[in-house]
Amino acid sequence: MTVTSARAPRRRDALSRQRIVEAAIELLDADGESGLTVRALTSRLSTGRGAIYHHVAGVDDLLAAAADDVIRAATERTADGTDPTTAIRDLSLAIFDALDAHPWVGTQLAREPLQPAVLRIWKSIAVQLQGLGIDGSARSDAGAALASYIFGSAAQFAAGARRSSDEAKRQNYLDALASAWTERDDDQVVRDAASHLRDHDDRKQFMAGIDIFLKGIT
Amino acid sequence: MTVTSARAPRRRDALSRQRIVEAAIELLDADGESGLTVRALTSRLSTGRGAIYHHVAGVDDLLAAAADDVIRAATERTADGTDPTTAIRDLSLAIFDALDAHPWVGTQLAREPLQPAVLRIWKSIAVQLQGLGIDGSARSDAGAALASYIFGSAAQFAAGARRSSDEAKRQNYLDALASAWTERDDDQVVRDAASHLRDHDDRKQFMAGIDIFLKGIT
DNA sequence: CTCGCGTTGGACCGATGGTCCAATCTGACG
DNA sequence: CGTCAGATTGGACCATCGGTCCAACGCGAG
Repeated sequence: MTVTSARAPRRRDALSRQRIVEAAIELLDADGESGLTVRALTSRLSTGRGAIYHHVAGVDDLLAAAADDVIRAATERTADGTDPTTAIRDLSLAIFDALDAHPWVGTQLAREPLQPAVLRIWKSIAVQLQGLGIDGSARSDAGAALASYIFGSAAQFAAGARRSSDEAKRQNYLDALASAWTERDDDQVVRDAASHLRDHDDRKQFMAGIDIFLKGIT
Repeated sequence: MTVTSARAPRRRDALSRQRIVEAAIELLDADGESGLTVRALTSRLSTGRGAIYHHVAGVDDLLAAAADDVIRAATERTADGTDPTTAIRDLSLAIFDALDAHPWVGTQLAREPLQPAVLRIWKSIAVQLQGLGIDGSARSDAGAALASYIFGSAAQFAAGARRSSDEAKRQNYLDALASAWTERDDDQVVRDAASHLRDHDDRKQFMAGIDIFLKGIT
């Protein structure tokens, strides 16, 4: 038997799925994936756990919804009217920047193909490929390839961005990565790759990949 | 105060990092990522938690080591002597098959660029690109692109393979995915993609992507 | 005014990863 | 052959997590 004395008064500003998703994004941006816990949410929204589960299926659902929010914002920015190739490059850049600002999205995208954020990216790409006159299974192959490339890059860059709040830390991270690699395998090829790692630019490299792809489908 | 009565006798067959990694792979293959818990390991190896932490830094370390084990086996199979293009295709296929057999590796690869398995893949690609006469930053761009594509595909296909122990389940999954997509966004482009989803072949699609990249590189 | 039902708060449960330390064994050395 | 220090092992312990459950609450329809 539990004696509940003086229960806290009911909140006046109604909870909603959207409010919860926004709070989740703030938590994720602040502390990364591990920062999103139902407990942290209850504290930030000053409510109880039941209230949250009433609006949201669980943590996985919430992560997917948060990622979708970010990706929606990124893909909506794309201007139409431009030619498909530039549109694809713009779209890719917009996604890259969104992932750079919210590193946890990268990891999340690579985890579950059923989620809305993935569909959103898929569709934006497919529309442009259609504009390029690519159809049938060629379109689905090209779309899948481009999407996979974006997801893979996302996950890799995310790990870097997570650690690079400022430029000095970023350099430290790249140096550590480079020496970890050469230390583990001191091959000429590895040393070569490591040396390029030190002064490489994620954004440029990402776009170089997009261009390779675009060249491959035309 | 703890009264320890009749402690279990010490094991005769020594524990080792390798033995633990092997047990971890078995657990992962059987129950997926969530199946790998320190407790499950202690039970399977009939030991205590301390013994495991003595050989292994933690669950993350173990996951990375397990993935490296699988990737090592896959990349070692690659025959040399063939021309770089076929070598890249062979290598990609070997990795794909390994991921198909151990779906959890796909998710793991997309999570952390410092891990040995990633370096291994990177290096195998870089060696072949060198053979193609690609050097300098072009090589690092191409290598990064190809590796990212592989990681992204890995994660996406992994989610499918996880659910497709047999062909019927696999079809169910694809159907569910297709209708989830069209239900959420009934656009012509989406319907089109969904229809190709139903009878698509992961392996073929993956190789189609590799070929697009190869074409873009040369 | 009242009363049903959509909300809400929080106690509770089982499980996890990691730490810690005492008990145990092994092999080197006297 | 004895002994003892260091490597190895077992498991109690802790904080924390996701998810379930239910009693209390109050808004709005009647």
